[in-house]
Amino acid sequence: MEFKDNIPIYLQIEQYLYRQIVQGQLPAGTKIPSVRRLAVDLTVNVNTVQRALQQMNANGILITKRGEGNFVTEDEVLLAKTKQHLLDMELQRFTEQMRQLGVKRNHLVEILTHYLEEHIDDR
Amino acid sequence: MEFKDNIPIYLQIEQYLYRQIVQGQLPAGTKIPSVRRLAVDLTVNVNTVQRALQQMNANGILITKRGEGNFVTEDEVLLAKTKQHLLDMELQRFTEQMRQLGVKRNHLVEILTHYLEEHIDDR
Amino acid sequence: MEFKDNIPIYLQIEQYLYRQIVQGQLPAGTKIPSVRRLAVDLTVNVNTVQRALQQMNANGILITKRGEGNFVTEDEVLLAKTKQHLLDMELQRFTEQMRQLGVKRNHLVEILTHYLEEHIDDR
Amino acid sequence: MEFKDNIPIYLQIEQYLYRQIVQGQLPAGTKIPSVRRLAVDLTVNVNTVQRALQQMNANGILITKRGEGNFVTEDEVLLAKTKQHLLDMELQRFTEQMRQLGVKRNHLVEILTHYLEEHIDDR
DNA sequence: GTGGTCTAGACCACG
DNA sequence: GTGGTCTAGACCACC
Repeated sequence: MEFKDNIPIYLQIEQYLYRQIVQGQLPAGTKIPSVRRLAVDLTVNVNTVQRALQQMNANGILITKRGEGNFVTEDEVLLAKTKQHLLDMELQRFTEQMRQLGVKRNHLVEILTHYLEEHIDDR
Repeated sequence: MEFKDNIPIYLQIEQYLYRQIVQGQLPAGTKIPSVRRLAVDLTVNVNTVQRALQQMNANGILITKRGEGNFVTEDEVLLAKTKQHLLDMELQRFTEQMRQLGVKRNHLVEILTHYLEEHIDDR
Repeated sequence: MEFKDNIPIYLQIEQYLYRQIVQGQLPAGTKIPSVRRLAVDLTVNVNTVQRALQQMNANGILITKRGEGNFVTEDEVLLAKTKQHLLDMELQRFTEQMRQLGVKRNHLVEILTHYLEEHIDDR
Repeated sequence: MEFKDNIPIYLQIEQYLYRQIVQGQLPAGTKIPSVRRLAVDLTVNVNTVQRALQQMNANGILITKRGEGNFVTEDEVLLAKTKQHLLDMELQRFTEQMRQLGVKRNHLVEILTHYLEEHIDDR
């Protein structure tokens, strides 16, 4: 995994884990790798991983069991809400940015379609 | 104008001016307000404004004339390119984020349409 | 280190570091002194050093690792290119200036040789 | 005539006139165009031209005759000295820069020759 | 008046 | 401890 330079690494890790969970690669109830394991895998400092997990813990998306590790919450409702929230954030940001760039609402879909056609090979 | 806390102010100013130019509120060749004027209007330090302009100057979108001020480039091609680039950046970001959230490409338009309908009142 | 008065200090620092890197005194991958350290050594303000490094960072010749420091890129190709570019810049400037002073191309080498002989003691 | 952005215009004008004189396009004793004329031709401010001439005047290379205009000095010795000085400045700068870039003295001619061959078409 | 540079000092984010 | 940002205030160069 590679990190962009202008965004804090811990945020990128957090985001990365969110994606994994939301997509189901880390299903509800799963134990996620240990902090040290993640730190090694991602070649970052342990503190950095800690900080990422800490915040997800506060949000309730991760449950820490002392001596056992971190687990994805089994609260399916929360998971669904989280996913929806992430989607909405992106949609809101996107529409807002496009608006600021002078794109009319009724052109949005058109532009998106056009873009998708042009980049049809991108995964 | 208000600034978000997690993004450097100078970047937000830069973005703000880019928007203004791309939308045509600052047409090609226009003199933009002096650094000191902008600093007062935006209630930030002169240096912070400088830094924003400096980058745009390096990109050629602004032309600095010594002792006169900063002017929007008259290179219409560059302006068009810049606009397209800004649009593409957002589109790329959007589609990439949605992909990471597990949204299939052929669902993208559908989701966007749905979102727009739900938030029909937003300007 | 002393600075000339008519050239911005940050540019002179940049140039100084470029020289160091190109000559191999700061080999690829090396950690360069911290901004604060450099500021003290060169008896200039921290911001001034920052500004110099910032540009080199943008050019890819320096890599900034958050909380760790600045490192010379390990991209040997880029380093070679940079060196060649610096050389070419000087050669171009030199030949152009001599041309403007009315020196014919086929006299250039002759004049240079003559100059070198006259100043044979200069290091 | 076009001006580089990072060098004061008045210096570029001064340099330009020096070149003209040294190359003989403005021979000893010639009246140079009036300040206003130059300002129009070069599309710069009158003050800027003044400043350039003023310095050349102080150096004795230009003679101001009140009510008549500015003339190139007729002091051929001074002219020759000036030319030599300009040449030496460039040679010194060039050799010094190359030295800082790690080029050995005995490689200088070789590199220059090589460069000239590569750019054989440049005027 | 315009932009450009520099300083001193502060606070924050990161690892 | 590292780099990044921001401020307030100063001085300079240019037109």
